[in-house]
Amino acid sequence: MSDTPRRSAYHHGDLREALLDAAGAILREQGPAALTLREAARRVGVTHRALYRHFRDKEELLAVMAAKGYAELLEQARMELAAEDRRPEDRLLTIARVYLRYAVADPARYALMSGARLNVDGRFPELEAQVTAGIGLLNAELEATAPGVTGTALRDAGLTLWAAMHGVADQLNQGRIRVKPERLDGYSRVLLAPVVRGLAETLRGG
Amino acid sequence: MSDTPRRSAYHHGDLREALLDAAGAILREQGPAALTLREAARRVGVTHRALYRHFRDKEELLAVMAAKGYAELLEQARMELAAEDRRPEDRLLTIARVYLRYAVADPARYALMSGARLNVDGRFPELEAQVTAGIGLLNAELEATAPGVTGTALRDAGLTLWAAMHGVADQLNQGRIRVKPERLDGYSRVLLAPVVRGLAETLRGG
DNA sequence: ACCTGAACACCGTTCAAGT
DNA sequence: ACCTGAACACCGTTCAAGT
Repeated sequence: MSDTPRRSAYHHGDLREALLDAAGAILREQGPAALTLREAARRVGVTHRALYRHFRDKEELLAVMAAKGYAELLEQARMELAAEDRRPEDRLLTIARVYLRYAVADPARYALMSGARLNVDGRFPELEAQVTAGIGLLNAELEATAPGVTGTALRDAGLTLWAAMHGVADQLNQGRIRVKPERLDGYSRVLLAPVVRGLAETLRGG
Repeated sequence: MSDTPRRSAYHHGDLREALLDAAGAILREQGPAALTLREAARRVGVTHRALYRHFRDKEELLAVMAAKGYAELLEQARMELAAEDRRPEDRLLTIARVYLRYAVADPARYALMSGARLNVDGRFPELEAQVTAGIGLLNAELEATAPGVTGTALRDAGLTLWAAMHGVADQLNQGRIRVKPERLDGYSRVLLAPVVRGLAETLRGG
């Protein structure tokens, strides 16, 4: 009932987390244009200046959010892959399913993660590390479709598959592909199975 | 030598074009963050308020720029397709080559075109019309790879191919794929040929 | 018809200070 | 150590006016 901001809650080092949560909520609820440092600070009941104690500038806040997003996405992919254990092609489509669900669940967050490079000049190595881990996961699963492929061919195939997943994600989030949530998984499969097929055949030396 | 803005030049209805050119130059030279209405007005030597005579707001300026971009891209694709006349699969890869060259030539412009949906609520039908024309071109060429395919299967394949091209474009522009300009065409082909292959095979009912 | 000037409500960021 | 207040240089947009 009180409308005084509860400042005392953030004296134990959790202001940083509170700010990240608030920023994430703004992004989800109101979109990227509404995500300002001042609004995030307002939400946790703190002066906008307090933020600079925990983040160097706005870009650093965004980079940390993006890195957390990639970590979450990777964890979900690993869990799904551990739960299922099928043909290599199906495992790739499992990754695609997790990826697209994640992208659609929070479009603005996905746009932040995949958008204009935040890591210019290697400023945020922890963000780049998450992306690299994601590429690694994808390539490992790709290799299983064609054991023994060379490094370059594998990397190229990984880039293509990632590009296709990203492209479909963007089309979904821009409303150019319209799918009911319960049909998303099936439709992802329809769109991406031909890509997986073409890649696997090419890798196996067609 | 004079430092007075030449106002008199824009009394014949070309201020609108001058503003679009200036905005495009800012985007190309300094990136999206630098593209403000005030800066565009400064470049053509006019008060920032003059802009509102020609564009309703910033979003409309951006939408017009994006629509012009799509028109240009489409024209280039049509010219290249007219010049070459080969197997259907190669014609699709020609589209991909034109698309990626265009995206890489001006990354910020491409980001504007492919980025957050400007056409919310059908506000800019001319922009949507360009996109639709692009999809039409792609689908027409796709159909040639598998004559007689049904509408849905064709549309899905078109979405997948477009998604893959867009994804590769983003990876290139974010520096995750590093290619020398003279190698871009060849590398586009390496990345996208497997996709075209998988799509063609799937369309032909594999 | 087309452009300008002054003002408003916002930003991110810096400086100097409070506890 | 952590947060605040006041200020600066920017935005996009609106209102009322100039020619």
